[in-house]
Amino acid sequence: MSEPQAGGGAAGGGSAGRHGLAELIGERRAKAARLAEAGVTVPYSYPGTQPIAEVRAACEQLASGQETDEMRRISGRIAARRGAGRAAFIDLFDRSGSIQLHARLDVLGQAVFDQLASLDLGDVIGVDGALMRARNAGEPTLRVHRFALLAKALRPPPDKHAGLTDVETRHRRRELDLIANGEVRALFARRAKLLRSLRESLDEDGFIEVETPVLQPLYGGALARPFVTHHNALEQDLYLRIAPELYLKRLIVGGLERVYELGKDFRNEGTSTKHNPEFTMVEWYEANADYLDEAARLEAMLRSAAEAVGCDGEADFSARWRRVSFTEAVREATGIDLSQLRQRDELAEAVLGAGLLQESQLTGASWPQIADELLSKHVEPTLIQPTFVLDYPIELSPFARAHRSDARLAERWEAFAGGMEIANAFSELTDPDEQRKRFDAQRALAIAGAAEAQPHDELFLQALELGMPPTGGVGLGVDRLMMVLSGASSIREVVLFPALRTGSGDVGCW
RNA sequence: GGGCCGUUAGCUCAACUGGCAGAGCAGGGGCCUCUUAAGCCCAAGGUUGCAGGUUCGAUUCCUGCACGGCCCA
Repeated sequence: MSEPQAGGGAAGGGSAGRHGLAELIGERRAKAARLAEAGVTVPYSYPGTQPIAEVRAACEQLASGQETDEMRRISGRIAARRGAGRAAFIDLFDRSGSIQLHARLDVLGQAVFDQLASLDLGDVIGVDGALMRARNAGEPTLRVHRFALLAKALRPPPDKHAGLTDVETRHRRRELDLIANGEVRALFARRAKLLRSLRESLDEDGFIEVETPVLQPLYGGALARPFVTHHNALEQDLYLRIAPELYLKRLIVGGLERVYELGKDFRNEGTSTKHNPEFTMVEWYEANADYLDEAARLEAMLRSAAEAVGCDGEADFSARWRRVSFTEAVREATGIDLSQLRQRDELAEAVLGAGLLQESQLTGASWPQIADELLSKHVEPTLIQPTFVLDYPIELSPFARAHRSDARLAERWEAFAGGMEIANAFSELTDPDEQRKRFDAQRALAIAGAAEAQPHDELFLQALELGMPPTGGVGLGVDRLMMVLSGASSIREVVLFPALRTGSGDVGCW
């Protein structure tokens, strides 16, 4: 039994039956060897390159057919090649764009021309060349005078025209996706701009960026199941955080006044087009502010963010957001008046009678859970334009302060756009005695079998007992926001390496 | 967890009701000094996701499995 499976796996299996690919790789290795024999070696650095888009713009200043001796240096990957006897055209792209190269025998000499002509699609090269525009269509072009091999591609790139479309391969092998699909490169550049815009908004308003533990002895701050891991030296289990909330509030107690953290949270749940088990959140907490102050702040932040990165989706972040109460939102969408149906059973009966939820969705569900289910099933998908839904049932909000005018409600809003929840905020609960009661209530839920209940956090309670000023806090889902801004229909399109089940080892044949 | 759909050459896709598995691109050999999804000629490239079953014969029909997509829970 200890003997490894003979022959079955890695050694023979991967290449057997793939003679097509093996031949392609063989050809490329042979060409690499020929270049090496000719003295073409990969340099350790290649200084002085310019973004291709800039060089292209410089070419566009020229007249069609005009040639110059103005030299520029670029580097990039070969996307296409068109031979024409003793001349050739090569399309080269970098992150900024693409440009056509013109290789000519009379400029390069036979040896270098042959080397250039032997390059494959996918090879990375650097070029010193002169600005020009082609004669017939005026295509911006760099006339090659020298080139350097920066990387030989031993494997063929995806199809130059059709690209790479298989969703699974695109996500498992994101580097191929980035090589083949320029719009994917652009999307992740936009995502970087979004992160920068969010940080800038908070920095400008006096927030400081902090980092709190990802590995936590106790998880909290959200209703979710955690990932568990183990610290060997401490001989202790640790959790990957589901939210940084409780640590950030301790920093408010400590007097940092305005703090934010931008990073990953981890929730041990199923995946979907809207859920990745690790996701990027920005959370901020602000002393002496309430949830309405935070609504105004989010609205302004996302107006700036949408300006900075553009918005392809349907949502319009330049207009003032709609604000609607939880009760009113549910009444509009379903006709159910939560303020009249205060008993769990009468609500369940009304919901069932109207065919809004199925019986299986109601069994074991409390009044607030039914109300929440109505919101997520019947309201959330309709909220395409940015909307604040305010004043949630307090039972759903163990860290939110009770509403100043209705004790059954919490001062909490959730922000929706593109038919999804993108943010969640409270007037934070700062009263340690009340917080202790909320933990006790959560403990009762946990005993009753709720896997997502909040564990009791004594250190957090002791922090509150030191005195915490009124505080507004917000958590904003960056991946979801990026989906809305880019019009993406799946979170996997806006996460570079989304979580996928491990494949058999040769998925995608690459 | 359930339902539906998908998986064919390196990439993108065909293959009618079960009857020799094809094309474009890429790669190989030629021709071409303004092409741009370059063009023309020639040759090559396959364990049809995996494992079974039905059949004279399976890419096609059936069962199971793997992975993915969409919808539902």
